[in-house]
Amino acid sequence: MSGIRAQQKEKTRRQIIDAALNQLSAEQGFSNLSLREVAKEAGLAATSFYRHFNDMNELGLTLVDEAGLTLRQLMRQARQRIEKGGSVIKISVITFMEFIEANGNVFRLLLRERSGTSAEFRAAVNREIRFFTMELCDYLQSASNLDHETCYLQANALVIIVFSAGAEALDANEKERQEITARTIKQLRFIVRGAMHINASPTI
Amino acid sequence: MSGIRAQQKEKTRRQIIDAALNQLSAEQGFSNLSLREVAKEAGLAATSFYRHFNDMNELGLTLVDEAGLTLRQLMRQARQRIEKGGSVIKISVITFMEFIEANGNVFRLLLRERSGTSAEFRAAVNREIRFFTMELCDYLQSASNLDHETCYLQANALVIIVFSAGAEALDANEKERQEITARTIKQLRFIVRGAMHINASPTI
DNA sequence: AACTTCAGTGTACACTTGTTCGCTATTTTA
DNA sequence: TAAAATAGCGAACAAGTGTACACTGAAGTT
Repeated sequence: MSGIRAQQKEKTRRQIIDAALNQLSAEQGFSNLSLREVAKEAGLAATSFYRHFNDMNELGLTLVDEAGLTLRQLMRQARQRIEKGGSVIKISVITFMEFIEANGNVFRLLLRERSGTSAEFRAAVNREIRFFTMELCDYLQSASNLDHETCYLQANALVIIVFSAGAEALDANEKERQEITARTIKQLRFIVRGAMHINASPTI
Repeated sequence: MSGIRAQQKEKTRRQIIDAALNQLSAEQGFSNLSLREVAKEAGLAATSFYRHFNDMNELGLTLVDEAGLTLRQLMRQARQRIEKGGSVIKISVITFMEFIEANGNVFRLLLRERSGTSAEFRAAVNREIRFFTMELCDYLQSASNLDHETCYLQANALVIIVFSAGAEALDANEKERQEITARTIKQLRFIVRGAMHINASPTI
């Protein structure tokens, strides 16, 4: 039942996905991707594409899913490092920056499609980011004695700042990247400290 | 010397710009804009476009400039309101949200091209956002006794959070928009409070 | 062994894209 | 008033797009 046929199909499906990811770059976003070009790089005739995806749209959503998966791997890796001790914020940011460096195109995809022209894509990306935020929220709630809402707002703000730093890091060289990292760590500390002191003098 | 000819040329140039802005939407970004379509909406033959812009690229950069201009108007408006008294953060966020509602397409342009496929566009958008941040930084520095770096990091973080909220608001209805506004105000307060307390216990 | 399923192929079609090239009509300049 | 400059036009072109269709050969089924 393994099916030599199903096996082969899965394989070329991956080839399509990989070809697409490979053609994403700083200069080329998903919307500029051409079915023909992707098929060609996957070693397929253009028309064979349809045996695997109904649509470029469908491929795109698959890519977003892949990206979300990679994002969750990132979180796991960060958690492992954190357990070994050290500044949580620092470790998290550094891990994230490593992710950007290794998976630039994947991150670019998320970043772009979050504000892209397809409502479906936007929703898909936001879903992935929400997962990311929720996990962080849970962590914050277990590590502090703040209420849920405060933790969520905090987690949300932290994620936004880190993603934005990641976006900037995409265009940066090694030295600039280190500056961004240092800057971001400080900014995250603002948020963490601010969330702790939130009960004092509410009228700013 | 006024030149009936130069006058007319300026007029149709504006028509092109307006047509382009008008064709931007949630579903259509600048990169999907077609020279022919823009020219048609401006009431021109496709080829006449070249009398005003060398390129779609050139038009795009002009649009980004326009957007930056609108952004600066927004700041002025917010400052005026703040002078009349009230919570600075609250007024700023509300003003920004009104801007989003009135200039959705302009904001979308900035948002998208910030992570778009053209390095030139990305740079142009980041320049506009940097202006925005610097102005806020100056304000913070004059209104507090924090050092320059802290003020800049704070301003930068505030802008990122507000822009991100704006992005979310683009897809939201009235009720959701109010929730986003309330949430954002709280998050900005985290940052402001955190920047004030930054000297205490640096190892988080 | 005969029959069915289906991943992959190549051709073809209808469209849209940006851009070039002469041309006209009108304003500007000399 | 004659000459030069130029905004706008329509036709045409080459290139690229997604997709429909009929076909082939190998894998799966009975």
